[in-house]
Amino acid sequence: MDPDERRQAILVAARRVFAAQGYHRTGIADIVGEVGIARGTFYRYFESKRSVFQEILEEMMTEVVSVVQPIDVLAPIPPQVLANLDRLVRAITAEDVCRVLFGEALGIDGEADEALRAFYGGALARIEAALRTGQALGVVRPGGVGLQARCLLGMLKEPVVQATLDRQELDTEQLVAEILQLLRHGILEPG
Amino acid sequence: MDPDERRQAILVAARRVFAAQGYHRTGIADIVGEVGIARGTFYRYFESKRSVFQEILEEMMTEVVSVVQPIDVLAPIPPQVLANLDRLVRAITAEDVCRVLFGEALGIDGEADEALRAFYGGALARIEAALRTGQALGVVRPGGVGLQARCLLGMLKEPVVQATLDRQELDTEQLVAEILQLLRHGILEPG
Amino acid sequence: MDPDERRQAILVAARRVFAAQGYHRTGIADIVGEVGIARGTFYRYFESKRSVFQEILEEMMTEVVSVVQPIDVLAPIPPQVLANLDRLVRAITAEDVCRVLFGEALGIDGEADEALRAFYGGALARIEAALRTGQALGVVRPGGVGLQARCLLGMLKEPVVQATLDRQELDTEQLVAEILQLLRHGILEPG
Amino acid sequence: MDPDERRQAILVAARRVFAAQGYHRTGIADIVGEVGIARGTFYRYFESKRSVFQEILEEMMTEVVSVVQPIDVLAPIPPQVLANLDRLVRAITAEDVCRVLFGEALGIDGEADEALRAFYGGALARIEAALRTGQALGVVRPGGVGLQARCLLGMLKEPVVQATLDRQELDTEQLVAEILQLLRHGILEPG
DNA sequence: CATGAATGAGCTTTCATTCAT
DNA sequence: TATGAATGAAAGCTCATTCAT
Repeated sequence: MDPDERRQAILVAARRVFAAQGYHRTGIADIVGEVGIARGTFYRYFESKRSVFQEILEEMMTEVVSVVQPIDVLAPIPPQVLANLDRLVRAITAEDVCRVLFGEALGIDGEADEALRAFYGGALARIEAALRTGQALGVVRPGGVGLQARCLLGMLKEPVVQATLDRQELDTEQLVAEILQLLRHGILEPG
Repeated sequence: MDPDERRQAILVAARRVFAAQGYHRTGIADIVGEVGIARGTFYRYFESKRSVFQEILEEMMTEVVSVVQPIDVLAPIPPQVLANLDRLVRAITAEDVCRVLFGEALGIDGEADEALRAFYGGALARIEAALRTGQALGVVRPGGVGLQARCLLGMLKEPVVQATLDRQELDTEQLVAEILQLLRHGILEPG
Repeated sequence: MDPDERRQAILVAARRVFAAQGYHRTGIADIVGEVGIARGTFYRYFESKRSVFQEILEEMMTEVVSVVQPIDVLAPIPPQVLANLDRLVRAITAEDVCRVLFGEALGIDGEADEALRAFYGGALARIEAALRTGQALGVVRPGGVGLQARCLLGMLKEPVVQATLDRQELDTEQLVAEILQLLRHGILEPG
Repeated sequence: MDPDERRQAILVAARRVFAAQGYHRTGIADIVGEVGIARGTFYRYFESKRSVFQEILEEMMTEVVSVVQPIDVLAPIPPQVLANLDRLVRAITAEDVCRVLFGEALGIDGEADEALRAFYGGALARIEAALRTGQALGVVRPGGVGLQARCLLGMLKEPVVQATLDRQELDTEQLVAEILQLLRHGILEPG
């Protein structure tokens, strides 16, 4: 079997078990059992349990980040934002992404925390930049973009996390609609 | 030393260590070292490592839940909501609460997961009820309260989580102000 | 409470629990719980768990040994032997004696083994002496008294041990009758 | 090293240590030290300390039971019985069998007790059956076979147990001869 | 390169004993 | 003297990692 394929197979299997059982409840035995290789073979492709996890983590981060397309300011903006939101929700709704990235990753160790920090840092920076651009264009209310971005991130993440926790299906379109509504008008009636 | 005090001391120490190192990287040795007692003493007060954690978890949940006061519909509502928001943010901003409740608790085992589910379930139910009341009173826009509640929860939680991750101070008042602003008007300018 | 009484109470309770649960499955907690005293009090009366057990062991040995009356060679011998046998069987049939002395004592440690060795040594020596006397009087067949004595001990002990193992009542008189029959005629028909 | 061999090696070593020190004073460390393997290796071959012991126990029971050959009623019976007795004594004279099976096994836990009960039950049932057959053939005196069997078992077991306790050699042939003598004529002179 | 048996540090938990009150 | 909370050595067991085949 081709080394790259095998490596990939391990990655896929590990991702599946990590998502299903969590990092700590997953043993190397579970992973190699899932791929159908021997324990030793695993260590020819990865340095440690920790390191496969790191790779999966980064893979997931990349997947999530990659769906966000830069806004073309010359084209109509709302549909672009909407499409980005939609892709983003779909990306993090993937069950394993949500469970691993949002549920398991934090607290493994300093390195994972750092990776997460970087991930969120990047994401927030992009949202903040977008908001600042929006403010410059007069389509976003003025205000501290830091908190705005974090709130926005929360609106996006939390419904997905909750759906995963409750093992319920999430209607992506409805969520995006709700978020947009919130962004446009808030929740409270004027007055 | 008074048994209740000692029990409390262990609880406090364990909470500190769990918050600092996470559940899995914390050994009984760390806890008893922190309190300054012998290993055996720990087991006079708690059945297991798992059970102290559960107790801390529930303690934290209670702390968080307890700060939310029921709304008196005969008194002016906005300041009451605002006060609740403010207390809530302060409660979850406590560093250990955030780290343990939002970071570590998920994935320990089925029981902890279940406790979390119940916690979030209760919180969401309360938010949903409040939203429904608001809708009946005409102060909240109509819409699916389920998603609204989850988004609201996210706006609240995420900035706190991010601040903890980045080890940055969070300006509670500013956050509450931002959330209110968001609830009232959204982020986007009309048109 | 009178110290001697208390000491006795502990001894009695310990004997009960040791018999019920065995040495290793019995904790100091069980003993003090049974007497209704505090853990520390136990250690004012006995040096260790081990030492109460030793004392109980020796108590039981003494009980068993004491029922055997020396044979008065001037009086008719058979009824004296029979009475001794009868008392002996009754003594070791006491449930706790059988369980502790024959079941638990062996293998605790060198000291207990030594005590048992001494006990059996004394018992066997007495049986051997009796057999030798019998041989001299022409009422016991000649032969190596060592093995004879051990076989005799076995005939006595084993039915009792088995009855205890099976939690069945043992008919003492019937056993004594059977042993006598065996001693007199064996089991096999002549020829 | 061949897995079966290694498993066997552990079994042998454990048997040695259990016989030498008893179940409770034996730690996994003693066993693995004796075999020259690491702690973890032990657990690749056995589930627990308890389970090796159980296996050894059953092994010993099988060893003992297996030496008894069914009597061929068409051939001369006495030599067959004698041969069985002889093999039986040799089997239980093995130092470790005697110490573990007769000394340590009782009182470990319910499962071991049950195994012992079954072992003795089976042995007694066979002896009783033999006695009944003997009675039918007129070579065994009539009487309750239950007690007869238990006494017989005791005659066999006790001399062996005592020899082990005293760390003395036992002359198997002499013991068998003595038992036969006892079975044939008893100990007492007629009259 | 693949294997999987072997490794051993490290974990949680128990319980006989001590000792301040 | 009685107490029972505190002690801590030691136990059984797990599992990520190594390495001879």
